[in-house]
Amino acid sequence: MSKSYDQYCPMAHALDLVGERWTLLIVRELLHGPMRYTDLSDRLPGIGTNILAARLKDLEACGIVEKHRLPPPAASQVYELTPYGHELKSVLRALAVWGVRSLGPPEPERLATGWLESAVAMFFAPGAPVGRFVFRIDGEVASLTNGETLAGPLDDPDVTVETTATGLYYLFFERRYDGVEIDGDRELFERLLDTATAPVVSGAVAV
Amino acid sequence: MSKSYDQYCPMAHALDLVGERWTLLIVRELLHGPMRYTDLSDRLPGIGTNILAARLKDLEACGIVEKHRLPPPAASQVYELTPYGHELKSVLRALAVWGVRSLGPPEPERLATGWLESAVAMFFAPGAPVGRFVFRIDGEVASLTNGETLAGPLDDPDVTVETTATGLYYLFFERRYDGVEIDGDRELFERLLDTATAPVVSGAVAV
DNA sequence: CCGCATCCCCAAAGATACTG
DNA sequence: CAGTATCTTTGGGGATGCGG
Repeated sequence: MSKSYDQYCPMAHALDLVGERWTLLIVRELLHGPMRYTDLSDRLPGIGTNILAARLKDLEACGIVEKHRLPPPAASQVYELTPYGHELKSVLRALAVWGVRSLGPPEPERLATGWLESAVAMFFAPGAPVGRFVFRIDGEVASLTNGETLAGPLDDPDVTVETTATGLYYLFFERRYDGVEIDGDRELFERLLDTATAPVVSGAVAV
Repeated sequence: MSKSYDQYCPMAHALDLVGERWTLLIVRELLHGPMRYTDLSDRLPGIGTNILAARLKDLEACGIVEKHRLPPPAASQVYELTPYGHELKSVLRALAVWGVRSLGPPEPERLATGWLESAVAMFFAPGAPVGRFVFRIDGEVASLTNGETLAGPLDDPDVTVETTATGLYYLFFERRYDGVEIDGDRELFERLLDTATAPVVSGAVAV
């Protein structure tokens, strides 16, 4: 654990817990679900094995992650977010919404597997209208229904969107439908896009 | 600038920009308004002068902060957030809301001056009901109206809350009014408390 | 193989002194 | 006041080793 900022401040305290290098990216991965040590190592290119071990130990010590060993058939152990750890999703979402605006168009070769599920969860899920959505982007598939994000497809979708990562980028930022194929209820999808690109409202809604 | 995570991912990119030690705390301070180098240094106990200079240079380079020299009478220069930098408020708010739950009751001697304004902006301002609120906590004063936070008092308040930092803590987390003095429209204040302690809704509102 | 612990090296942080 | 220069200390990156 690195040195504390030693301030009585919720932000400084939060950064004491998750502000070190790699920590929030580990949490980002674990938002996909429980994962083994080696899976994490594979999905975080560049992280040293010692760093990963140290971060997991810290995260466990402060109640963000739990280590479980799976029952006998599979003798491996997995890391899993606690409920408190899972709530870091709001932090990661805020970071994603802020960061995406200076990120520029995608370079497909730098996209990690599973990126689409994150993208849907971060940008489309919050405030999504009721409906069943399937995204097929550059070989990845993810779905959204009831504000829940799933890796993989979904039965009886209301809308299916198929395009490339680049197509999705320009759709999102400029509403350009070049190279984007929408199957099903296009108007419903437009409403989804409206909520996704609306300015973020943090906090509760005014009464 | 430290090493990039080198992933095409909005979160990783955001952390490339503001993920280094001290960076988000500098932004937190600048949310109070433009500030001189020495002010920042004073308000961030423990930061080295070289680190502060380096961070400010990085933040300037990536369009989060701008350096201005004030017009002749005052020959000093100030650092100021750009609009893009100001939007990091949503990230800091998410961190604050997450972090406060594991922070514990306040230790008054570790509170930095200006903390109350941040606290009001982060916890009370989002979604606040219409009204004029004044907070007087442990010698600090801050106000809230139209969702705008101000350092200092306000004319014609609807409600004035006076207590200690500890009193505010237990009021917030346990609705305990011990040692809390409410002047004015108490019911309005209760509504403010309701919105402040409601679970955070990130993203736009469901249609 | 999986899950780390150890070691080495370098880059970044911390502390302090000093300067335009 | 607003930093730069310098030195020491700490932490990260990468390779390797090793028990289960």
